[in-house]
Amino acid sequence: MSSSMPTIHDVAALAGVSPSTAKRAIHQPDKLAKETLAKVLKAIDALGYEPDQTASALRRGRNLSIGLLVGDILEPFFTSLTHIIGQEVRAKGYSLLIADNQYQADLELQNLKMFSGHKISGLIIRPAYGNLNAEYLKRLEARGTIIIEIDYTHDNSPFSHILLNNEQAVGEAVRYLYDLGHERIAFVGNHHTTECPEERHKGFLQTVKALSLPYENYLAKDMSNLSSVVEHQAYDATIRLMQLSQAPTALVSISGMCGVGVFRALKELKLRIPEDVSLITFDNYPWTNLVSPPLDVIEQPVEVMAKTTAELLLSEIESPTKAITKKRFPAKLIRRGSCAPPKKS
Amino acid sequence: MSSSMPTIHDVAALAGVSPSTAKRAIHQPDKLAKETLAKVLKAIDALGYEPDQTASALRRGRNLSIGLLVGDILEPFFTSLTHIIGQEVRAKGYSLLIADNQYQADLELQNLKMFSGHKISGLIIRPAYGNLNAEYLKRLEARGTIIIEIDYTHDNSPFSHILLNNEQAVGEAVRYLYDLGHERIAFVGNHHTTECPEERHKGFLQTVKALSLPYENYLAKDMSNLSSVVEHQAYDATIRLMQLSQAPTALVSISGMCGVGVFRALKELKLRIPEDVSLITFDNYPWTNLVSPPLDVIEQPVEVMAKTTAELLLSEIESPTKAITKKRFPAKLIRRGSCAPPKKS
DNA sequence: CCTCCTAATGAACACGTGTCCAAAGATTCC
DNA sequence: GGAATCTTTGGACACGTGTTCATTAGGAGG
Repeated sequence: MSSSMPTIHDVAALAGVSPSTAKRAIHQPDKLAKETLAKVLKAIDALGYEPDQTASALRRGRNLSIGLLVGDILEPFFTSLTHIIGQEVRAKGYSLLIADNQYQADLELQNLKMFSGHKISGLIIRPAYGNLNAEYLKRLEARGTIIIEIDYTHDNSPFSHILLNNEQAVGEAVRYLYDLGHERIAFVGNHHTTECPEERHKGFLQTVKALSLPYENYLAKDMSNLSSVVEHQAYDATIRLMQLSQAPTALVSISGMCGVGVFRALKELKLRIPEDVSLITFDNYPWTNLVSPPLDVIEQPVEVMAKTTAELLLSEIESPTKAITKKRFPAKLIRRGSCAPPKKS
Repeated sequence: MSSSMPTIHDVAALAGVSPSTAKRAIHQPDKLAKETLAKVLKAIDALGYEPDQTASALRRGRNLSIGLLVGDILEPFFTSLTHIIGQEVRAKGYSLLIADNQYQADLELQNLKMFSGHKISGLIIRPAYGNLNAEYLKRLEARGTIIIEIDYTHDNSPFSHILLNNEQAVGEAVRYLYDLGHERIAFVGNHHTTECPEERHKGFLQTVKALSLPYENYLAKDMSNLSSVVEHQAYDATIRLMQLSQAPTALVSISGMCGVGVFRALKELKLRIPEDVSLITFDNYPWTNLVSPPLDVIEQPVEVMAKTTAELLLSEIESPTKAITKKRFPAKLIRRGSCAPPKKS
């Protein structure tokens, strides 16, 4: 029932040339006599011939596709990344394999094995917490796969990465609130001290300590890193924080998804922003500008980061230098009115 | 520099058996003597052997991957779809190739060719407007690729599809507004009468005509189907509609992305919802519940639709029946307070 | 002991491409 | 005019797997 696709042999037969010559029409057209080239191209068009990527990949030793392993496709930051990276790599003839690791090493390993089996040319990965797959990734790289980390990295990672300047971003946000007069500033996001250091968390601690602000009670310690429930966790954490006798006067939300939960909680508690509590959140998502009041956000330069990542990957694939590139992009603090001086009590 | 991966030959050598026997440990373990099986499995584990999907795909004639071609990855509806479908197919050992067609046939064809070159086992596609790639899709199907359409279909399409009951959904929304007393109800979304019939548009026209409501001036005729700008177009269209001398008293927004533009426009015009104008939009996205007032929405059962699609695809891949399955899912109208009787003028 | 069947293993081939080498014809150079 | 070089084309092989066929050993039945 299932008919088969024309191969280069069919093209060659129709054009009256040898398979080798027909292949050259695709890979080295300038090596052919112009009338021969024309004949072959005509045959290709007539048959609707498309090169078989599975055979090509086998012979070449790698697939013309790149793997994108994000934390969570549902997080708009990663969605934008996927969108832009997809455009860039497709423009160069590569396909995009996608999966998410939910920030967990075991899921990550499963997907890495899948990608590896397909012999992807390059891998863009948001590493899971913990560093359990380091060896596997090194084997992958030793085999020739180009690897770039995004959004997160482990200490002493041997791979290139494109990251936000997370500590600067959080530090700036905290100082902004401090300058407005806040002293009880809470951090809503994954809390990891030892097993999985989070830069945003580190940046927060550094800054509050430098400013001699209290912080121990204002960390959302009850949050894990399971992305699918992070919005609910942020909601719960916010409810708890705001019911403290010495409740925080300002909240820093550590991701776009967290922000949704925080805002929902504040709304439910009927706390006014910024009169009762100030709020600033990561990621300039459209909704942050639609609610009342519009939210102050820490914007990541997603487009630039995505394009830089794709370009770096593709250039390294096509002419490997084996150089390690580590880049940091600055965040931009956008003020819209959700932060104000704390009310005098 | 680039070391190579162990093959089944390496496994066989280490285990002291022939390659054929080693392969059987993977495909037909019960055909092996139990001590032989143990030896091979041990060797597989020791070498970290993974089957080469590129060779497997070539020999088998198809790749263990499925292509997902959505309209626009940035539209949360498709993002959710991608998330769920990805989980389902990966659980069965398939990888997910992803791309979007921006609702345009030429981009669609490019991506279809890419997918086709990779010899995907199945294709889930949100078809572009126009029906220009019908032949190509038929060829793909004739070659053995299972095809399922989602979210949209052309008349007389020969493929299975999983769709929303669009006409019912829009009709219900319009009647809901009508029952509240609205007579000037506007439709904000792609407007296509002849070249690309849109069911939501058709549903709107049917209902307003049945109710003898005016509609000619209340169609956002200036909107095209380029997804990347749809939010701005919806914004512009809303501004224009609301400045009519006989402005609409209620707006129906046809997609989640449109909804953002519509809401932004109303906010900018300082029109109160629902006092000055009622609003209902497609897709129950989180932000619709965060703004003031929370928006009435037409919710699509994304999870169920995605799971159904994936299951149908996988079952058809593994045991083809060549049967055509066409399913419609009902939308759910969620009332939150953004629709109210029109003010008396 | 011989035959027949099953269980267990091995060998050979094809999938379609990319790459390397060979061959033949045309052209240049001294 | 002959040798050397370039241009153009063809042939052979390998990539690692899945499949099909062949081979050997062992057990059951008479």
